Order: sequence, then structure tokens, then C-alpha cells
Amino acid sequence: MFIALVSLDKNTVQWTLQYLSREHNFTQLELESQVPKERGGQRFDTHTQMIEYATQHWQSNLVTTSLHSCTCSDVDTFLRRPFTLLVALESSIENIKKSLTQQLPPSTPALDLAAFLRWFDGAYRAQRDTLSRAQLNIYNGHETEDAFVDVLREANIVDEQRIRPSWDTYFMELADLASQRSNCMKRRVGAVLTQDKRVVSTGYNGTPKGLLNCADGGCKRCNSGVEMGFAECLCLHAEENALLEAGRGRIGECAVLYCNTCPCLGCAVKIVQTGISQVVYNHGYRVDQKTLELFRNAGVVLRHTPMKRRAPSDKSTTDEECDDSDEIAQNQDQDDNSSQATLSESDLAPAEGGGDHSGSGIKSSTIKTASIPLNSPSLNQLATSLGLLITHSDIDVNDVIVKSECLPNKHKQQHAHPSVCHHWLRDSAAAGRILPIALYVLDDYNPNNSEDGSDDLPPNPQSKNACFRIHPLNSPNEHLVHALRILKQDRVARDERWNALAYSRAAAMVKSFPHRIRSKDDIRLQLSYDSNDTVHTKNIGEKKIRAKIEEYLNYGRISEAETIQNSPSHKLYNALCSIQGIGPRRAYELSRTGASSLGELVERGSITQEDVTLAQHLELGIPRTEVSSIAGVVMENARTLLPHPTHAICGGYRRGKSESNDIDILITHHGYTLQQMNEFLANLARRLQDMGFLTKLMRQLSLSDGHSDKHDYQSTLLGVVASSSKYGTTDSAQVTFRRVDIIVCHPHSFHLEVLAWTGSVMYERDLRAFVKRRNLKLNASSVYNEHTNNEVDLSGIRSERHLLAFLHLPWIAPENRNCD
DNA sequence: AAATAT
DNA sequence: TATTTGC
DNA sequence: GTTTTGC
DNA sequence: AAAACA
Repeated sequence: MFIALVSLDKNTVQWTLQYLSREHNFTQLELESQVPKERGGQRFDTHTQMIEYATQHWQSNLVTTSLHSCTCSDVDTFLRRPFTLLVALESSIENIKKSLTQQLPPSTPALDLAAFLRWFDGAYRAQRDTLSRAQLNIYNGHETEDAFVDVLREANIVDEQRIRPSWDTYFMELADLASQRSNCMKRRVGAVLTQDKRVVSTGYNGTPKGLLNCADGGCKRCNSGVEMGFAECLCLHAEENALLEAGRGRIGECAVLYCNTCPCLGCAVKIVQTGISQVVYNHGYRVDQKTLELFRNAGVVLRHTPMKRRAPSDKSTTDEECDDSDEIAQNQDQDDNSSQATLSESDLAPAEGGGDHSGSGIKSSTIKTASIPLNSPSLNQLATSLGLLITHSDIDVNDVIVKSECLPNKHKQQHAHPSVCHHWLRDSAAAGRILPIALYVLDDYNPNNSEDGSDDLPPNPQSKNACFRIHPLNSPNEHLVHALRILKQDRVARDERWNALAYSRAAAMVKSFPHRIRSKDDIRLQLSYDSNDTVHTKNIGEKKIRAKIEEYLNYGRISEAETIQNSPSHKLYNALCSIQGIGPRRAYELSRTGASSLGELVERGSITQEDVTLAQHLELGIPRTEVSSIAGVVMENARTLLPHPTHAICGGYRRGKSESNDIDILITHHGYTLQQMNEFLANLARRLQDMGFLTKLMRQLSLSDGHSDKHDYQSTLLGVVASSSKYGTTDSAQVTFRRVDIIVCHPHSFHLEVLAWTGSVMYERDLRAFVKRRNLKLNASSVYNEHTNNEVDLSGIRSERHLLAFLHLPWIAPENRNCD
């Protein structure tokens, strides 16, 4: 690339030149007449010669300062070339004056203000034209070179995007341009519909053809100051216009709709219906979450692309909020490349909530995320290679942890709290990359009133760990997930534990995909918003599971899974596994004894009919209403033994399943010891058994015989209850046996227990794997430091959400923890 | 981790 | 000592 | 090529 | 079976 620097401040120019040559290996090209000979670099007699030279060597990094004094046509010649960038270095008046003073020979008398102003006026007038055409403005308000170099790094001058925009940026700018034609009084919105990287149609919002334009009073709703509903609005949305303009016939398989504002729900349903496969937006809108959910269910990919290039008019605003009125959720709108050195919260938080003080959700906490290049070898290595170490005054390093898949093991102990350079974070956040690594900084977290589901952290869709991803109940890739699970079961049966784990992980990864996977590229899309990035999905290896998935994409099935599923021994195996007391090992052996059915095994005496019948009962799903009514019976009895207990129904019920496999009830009580809770559980068990509700205890509850003061009680009760829609009648035909787990715990560990008993397995597993990186061991009832063996005091934890924040984990709503 | 089966 | 069980 | 993969 | 590590 060929950069021309224009500025009134010679010092700033000099610092920039040194920075470019030092950190980006730039060569300086200058006119013979203008620059003192002792400086390095190439010399030319005319601009034309210089540009010719640059054209031949356009792939190297070249810079010149000799454009400031040239004519308009010279600047035009320069800008016409596709590898050039005009950078205006603005500077404080103070700096400019200092530069000028330093240039004057020592003998000259001190520069008075009037003389300086005269000089400034002339110099500014001469450069105004050129300055105004700059594609990038960088402002130097600093006195020292070091401080300004920080600004330069943040500005990321060498960003190729500025010279040649990516497809996303290209179409998004077209959408922005379309929005300029908007005639709606409420908001400018533009959309561009593309197919195979070609524009199919464009649209902007406003009243329909033939009606008075909204801006001329055509729409009462938009023009009146009073709040009126959408129903009275006559304006067509930009997305609708783009779709109408294209017509259904021209919307094919891979159509992508670029919207400068995230579509509203009304548009979203139309987008789904027209078969558009991807929607890319720039600005957030108030219904982002709902739109996302809708698209997720419909298999439409929704991506966010913060604009890397800005329209010239926006360029100079730095720290000002792009206040787009109250309606826009302040999303990642701040992507201004030429801003101050201060790291504002919005810079670090590409998703909603984060650091803004919008009043909803968490007030006193800031959770910041930032990204690191996908291919970064390791955090410290990269930081070191850039010579950037690494703290930022706004961030207390001890509060920063980097959830790094990339940190090698040996670094774990040395750098339990690695910190990162803020330039790097800023650049990545500004580039809107999707993140292999997220950084969360937690100030005082106040979880009060945060149980309302207003999520603060963006999940990380491509994290290796399930506890950072979203796993909704229903995946658009349910068939693929199912096939992978069959393979997993098979590996479990063969006692290939780790292979089974690998399939579980792959299935969870697929399950977390927000869109239907149709091709190999769809798997990549999940990884990176920049389609040039060919990074593969975590947990899906190159060799085996990827091949299986590709087979599925090509033929709609995985032959091995099909074979397994159809084999009679597998069916028997599955049936055996569902019997209480028979696990994978024994089930595998029994299924290979030549028996063809459970009945046959009963006849042989290998299993009892009783067990089989019970298994059949327990296999039936339990509707939510029945789960809560059974929990109601349990709690009703609990209250007679324990005044005002605290309880939670966990398991699949809490994860939102419409039918649960069992009922998990967690009970605690403030001020009670664990021992007291355990005694209570024993009493509760007895009571429930006596009344005939609890018909079978699957784990024996040992009761204290008085003389032993050891822990003779257990905290968990696994049992079977007889449930019927009209409980209490003697009509046994209506009774279905249900599995119920009752767990009691110490009040301090209640939220940890809730977390543990809510699952899913994969979520728990990765949760523990993650906290282990910080030498924390986590189980259902306690957290302790592996090295010091000190238990972490959880008595101050006020909610599950608070606990997750405390563990530096993002809040994933229980409904999105369905990883298995 | 803890109970249960071998 | 091996297996099963829970999330 | 070896080790780790949840408690 | 996959990823991290040696």
C-alpha cells in the first residue's frame, strides 16, 4: 500500500513515519526538492515519477509526505490508484505550535501569537483541500511520542479493509447508502439483497409509491411526537422493499440480505418465508434477541458486521456516543478507527449490555469482551512478539482472565491471570471478529434484579467449551446430532470411553450451531464472520468426525449410525441400559449372549420382570405440569418437617424440556448445617414412604443408629414415586411410576448445587474443565483451590448467575444448556 | 463420589 | 476390584 | 509420539 | 476421537 501523510504538525508526521518504518517496514518516497537530503528512502523529481514507482511496487509498504503542497489534480492522481490511502494527521494547536517553534532557527525571536496565527492560517488554507479528502483521520492530542504511537497502533493504519473493503463491508456500505434515500421520519434504514456476491435489489424505508412521502407528512405515526403503535405506521421497511423489489423468483438458495439495522420481527418472518439464508446487519435494534431466536429456529444465519469503514461525515467523532436515539440498543456501534487512546467499555464489548449503564440488568458490573486473532499461537507469545506488555490502566490485571483455548499448559501456572494489550483487544473488537477467546472483567457484580433473563454476556459460539455456547432445546441440526449420539452410544457400549466423549463433544458443538448445516462451508461460517477464514470447528477433528459429518451432508445419513441403529443387538442394548442397575458394561455383555429380547433374558433369569416393567414406566416422559405437581407433593411434606425451606426444581425441567426423564428437587434451609439437612432428608424419605408416595428407594438411605457421630446420612435420595393425575385414589391402573431425585445441601452451596443439578452433562464437564485452568476444583457442593486446598467461601453468592460471574463464566440461561 | 455387584 | 449411578 | 480428556 | 503437549 502507498500512504500519503498530510498534516500541519511536523513532529506528528515524523513520529508517524518512524512508527510506520519501524513496525510495518514502510519505505519513504519523497520529492527531491522538498525533503532534506540526509533522510533515507527513495527520491523523485516529480509526483508522476513517484506514483509510477509506487505502481510498480504497490505490494510493498510505501509512504510519502510530499502530497500536502501539491495541486488538486496531483491528489486526484494519487487517489485514483487502488492501493493508496490518504491519512490526515490532525494535532492539537499546542503540538502544532511546538513543531513550528522547533523548526525555526535558534536565532529567531520567540514566536508571538499573532505571527503563529498568521502562519497557521496560511498553512491550513493551503492544505484544506487535501485534508478534507483524507480517508483516515488520526488526531494527536499527546505530548510524547510514546503516547501517540499508542494512538497509531489503535488506528491500525495498515488495515487492508480501508483500501479494499471486504464483501461484507462493501454490501453494508451499499445498504448504508440506500438508507440515505430514506424518507421515513423515524429512522434511516437501508437494505441490499445479494445473491452470489451480486446485488439483486436494494431498499430503503418510507411510505409506499403513490402516497405522500413520510417526510412530507405521509405517515401520521412517524410525524407525530406522540408514541403510536407500529400498526398505524404506513412506512414500508427497507427489508420489505428490497424483498418486494427482488420478487420471489430472484431469491435463490444462497441469498444474503444486508441490513444496516437489525430487522424487526415483522420483517424477519418475511425474510424467513422468502428463503433467504443469511442476514447481515450493522446496527442493533430493540428486538435483536427475538429476531435472532426466530432466525435460529428457521435456520437463517444472522450475523453482525460492525462497519470497518465509515462514511466521511462520521469520521471525526471520537468519544462521542453515536447516540442513535433511545430506540437503538447501543450495540457495537463504536468502530471508529481513529479515536483516542482511552479504552472505553463499548470498545471492548461487542455485544449488548456490557458496559453501558442503561439501567436494566446489572448496574455496577462491567463485563467486557474482546477478541484475539483466530490463528494466534498463544496469548503471551503474540503479545511478546509485538513488544506489547501489557496492562491497561483501566483494567486491574488481577481481575482479568482470559478464557483462552490457546494458552498452552505450561503457561497456565505461570500466568493464571494473563493480561492482554489493549491495542490488540481494541483492534480485534473493532474488527468484530468472533472470538476464540473472550475476556471478562468483573467489577462489583450486583446480581439483584438480574434474574429477568436480560443476558449480559455474548456467548462465544465457537468456544471449545460447552459452557460458553448456546445449546437450545431444538437444534436446526437435530438429525445430525441424533446420528452423532448413536455413534457415541456405540462407543460407550464398546467401552471406548474417550471416543464416546469425542462424539458427545462433536454433537454438542453441532447442537450449538444456530443455523442448519447444509454444506461444509456452513461449518466454517460458524467459526468466523470473515469468510476468508478457513478455520475448522473445534471438537470436530479433521479425520474421523468431520468425515462422518460430510457423509451426512452428502447422503443425508451416516451409514455406520444407520447400521448400529438397525442392528438387533443395539436395540436390546438400549433397552437393557434403561433398566435400573444395568449400565453400559453389563448391557453390552447381555446383548451379545444371543438373546433377542428382554423377555428372553427374563426367562433365562438374567434380569427380572419387575425391573423391566419399572424401566418401561420410567422411560415415559413426564410433562411439566406433572413435574411441578410431584415437586409440590414433596415440598408440602418437606414443610411439615422443616419450616420455610428453599427449593429449586433442577434437571431437564429447569432446562425447559417439555417432558422430563425425572424430577430433581434441591432443598436447603438458611441457618441449617449440612448434617441437619441430611437428617431432614432421612425423615422426609421415611414420611414419603409411609404415606405410600415414595414406593422405592434406589439408593439406600442409611439412618443413624445413634452411637455413630460420623456422616451416616446422605445428601441425595434417588427414588421412585407412584404418580397419578388424581393422587390418593386407589385406582392403581392410573398410576405411573416416576423417578424422583431429592437433594439437600448446605445453604451456602445452594446455587452451586443448582448449577450442578441443572446440567447438562456436557455443560458440567466443560464448566469444571474451565475453572480447573485457574486451579479451582469444582464439584456439586464446593469450590476449592487445588494447590492450597483452601475451600472458596461461597456464602456471599446470591444467585446462580452471580456464581457464574464469580467463576468468570458467561451466563447461559438454563434453556440454553441442552448440550447432550 | 459413593453405593453396589462380583 | 469392577461396575453403576448422578448431573 | 505421548498425554489428557469431570467429579 | 480430538486436542494439547513434548
